[in-house]
Amino acid sequence: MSSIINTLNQAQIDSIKYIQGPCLVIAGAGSGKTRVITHKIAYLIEQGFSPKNIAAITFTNKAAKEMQERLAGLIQDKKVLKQLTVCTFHALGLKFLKLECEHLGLKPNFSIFSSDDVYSVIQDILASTDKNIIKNIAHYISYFKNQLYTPSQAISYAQTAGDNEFLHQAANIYEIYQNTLKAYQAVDFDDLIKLPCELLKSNPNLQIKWQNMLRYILVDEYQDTNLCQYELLKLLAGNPSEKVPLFTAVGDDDQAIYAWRGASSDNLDKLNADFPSLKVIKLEQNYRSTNNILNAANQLISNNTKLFDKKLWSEHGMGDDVSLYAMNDEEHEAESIIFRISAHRFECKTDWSEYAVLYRSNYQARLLEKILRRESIPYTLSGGQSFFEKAEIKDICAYLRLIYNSNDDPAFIRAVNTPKKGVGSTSLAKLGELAGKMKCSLFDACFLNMLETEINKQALYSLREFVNFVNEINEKAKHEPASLLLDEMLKYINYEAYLYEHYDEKIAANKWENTTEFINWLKSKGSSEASIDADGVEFGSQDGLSAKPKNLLELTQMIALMTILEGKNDNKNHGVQLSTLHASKGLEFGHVYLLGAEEGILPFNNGEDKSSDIEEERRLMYVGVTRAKRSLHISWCKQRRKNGEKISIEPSRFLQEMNLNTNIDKKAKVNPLSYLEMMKAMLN
DNA sequence: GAAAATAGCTTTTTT
DNA sequence: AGCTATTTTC
Repeated sequence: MSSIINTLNQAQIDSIKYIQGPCLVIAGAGSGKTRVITHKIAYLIEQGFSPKNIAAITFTNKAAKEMQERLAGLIQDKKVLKQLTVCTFHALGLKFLKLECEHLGLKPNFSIFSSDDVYSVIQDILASTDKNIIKNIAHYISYFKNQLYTPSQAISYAQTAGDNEFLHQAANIYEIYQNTLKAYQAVDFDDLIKLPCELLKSNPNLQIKWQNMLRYILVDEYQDTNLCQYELLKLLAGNPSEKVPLFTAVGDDDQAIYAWRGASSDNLDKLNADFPSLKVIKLEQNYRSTNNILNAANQLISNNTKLFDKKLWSEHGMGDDVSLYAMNDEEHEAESIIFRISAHRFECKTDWSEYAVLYRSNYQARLLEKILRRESIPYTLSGGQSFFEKAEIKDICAYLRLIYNSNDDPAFIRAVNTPKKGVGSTSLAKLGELAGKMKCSLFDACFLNMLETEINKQALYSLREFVNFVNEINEKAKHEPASLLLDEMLKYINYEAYLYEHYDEKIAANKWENTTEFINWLKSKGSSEASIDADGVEFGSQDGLSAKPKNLLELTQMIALMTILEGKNDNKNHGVQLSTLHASKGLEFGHVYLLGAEEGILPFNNGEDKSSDIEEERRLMYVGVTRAKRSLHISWCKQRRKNGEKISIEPSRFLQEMNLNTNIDKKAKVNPLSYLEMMKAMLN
């Protein structure tokens, strides 16, 4: 350990060695925050903490995975690694609920509803199809849960909060929504945090049990926590055998860019108030960028009101000036950026993957993609649709969910409709009516005798065959290996034929490929007890806190929390990286091209709609600027096409704030089009 | 009058 | 790229 400590700076060492009480590490961009967390875990173990009692909590699966990999490089003992809890907030909540669900009247086989399921539940409750209304109401219900409001608290909150129609409607259906989820034996993502919170608060014995289990907690990206997550941290971190709660929160208020989805960097401030003995340590040495880049970043962010003052610096010298380009329009901008990347790469013999183009909104990638394709330049588009959002994957998941939990009505509806089984909307409506009357699930309603007089013979026969099949697989899942069942299931639903029937051959082939990939992945996860992956170690403590999913049924629940299929990341680092500013957080690139630095885009402003939070927009720009290691190129367009006509655009106010050496109106020195031709000639 | 083609428009995204 | 509103076409 001491040799490891030698490679760290003083602030990092202080952060690691302070284990006597609550600790807040303000970790600037590129200051080695993951390093601090992983080394601190190693240090805690060295100091006698049992790895079983240490939990590191992240926000994304990706961050959790990275943390696990970094820990595996630091701690050789595989046994120790396995005992650690390294997971997302939601995965921790799921583990908690799986173990303690009996206290909540929830069966262990509860379903986890995705935002789509939530959407359809609200749609049913409102009996409305207005997308805008449903989305707003879903948002407010999520807000209530993050605030830990009961339905009656939500109603009184709505009354004091003025005349927001969506808010009132959301408060009014909140209780119905909760009851609906309960009837489905389902929880939504917010419940994974909120329910453990409520249970711990109301059950002191349980709280002591969990506090003893999680004696030291480390939270990554702490500025992204919402109220509910902070409450959970407080409930778990209080340690009955210690005088003070033991935890380390690592975060950066300057990189808080998720306020719009409930994160509150006020939680940094709250730590100070709630824990008077809080030790605050700032990490200001940056290991990523040159000082020209850091100065621009420091200047920019100094315009925000701040909780913690900090100034990034590095030992990497001044480096190149940050360059600023005023472009004629978006085409000029995109062409110019691609040209400059091509030229730079040609000159410096670098790899395409050293370059990143960052933008505020997804649609801005479209033009870039068009040009990159035209020039046959490899690129990777980050973000986009996740694997689990694809319709074909959701179809398969619907079957799995229904097999797992027959009360899961949204899964029932999806499964019974894809592929169509001769049960039309009229029959389904009758079935739903009956289920409502009898207060049972759609699945159970299929067995009712009354159904026979309600719907036609063919539909009844199909329904009964369908539910019998589901029951059969559920029964078999207890003994038979997952791989056999998955094949049987696919064969029964005849999914491949369905795809080719409903889509163009090319699209169908692609969808089927995704399906088989998913099924194979399930097989590999479900059958063997493979605890060691090709590329990483699975973590989890022996006490069941992080039990490894073994059969098909257990696997089903975990799927809901997963995002991108691991192993699909092979090509992730190939080619020019195109990314939104949000998705770029946590990453770094040799050369960064930040486009669309214009009023209305960055900071974003949607005309008459409530104008965005300028400070958050500034932080977003700050995140983009601090991604760059060697060079940073910012551009803006004087004109942009909107509603078919060109409008004049003002440069972003952030450009002045950065106090760059370059004039904002500086013209691009070259005609990018002719140079592109030249490059092509050179490369051929 | 209904289907098909086309034009226009996107905030940010995780669990 | 994907969704919607509008226009075109038969």
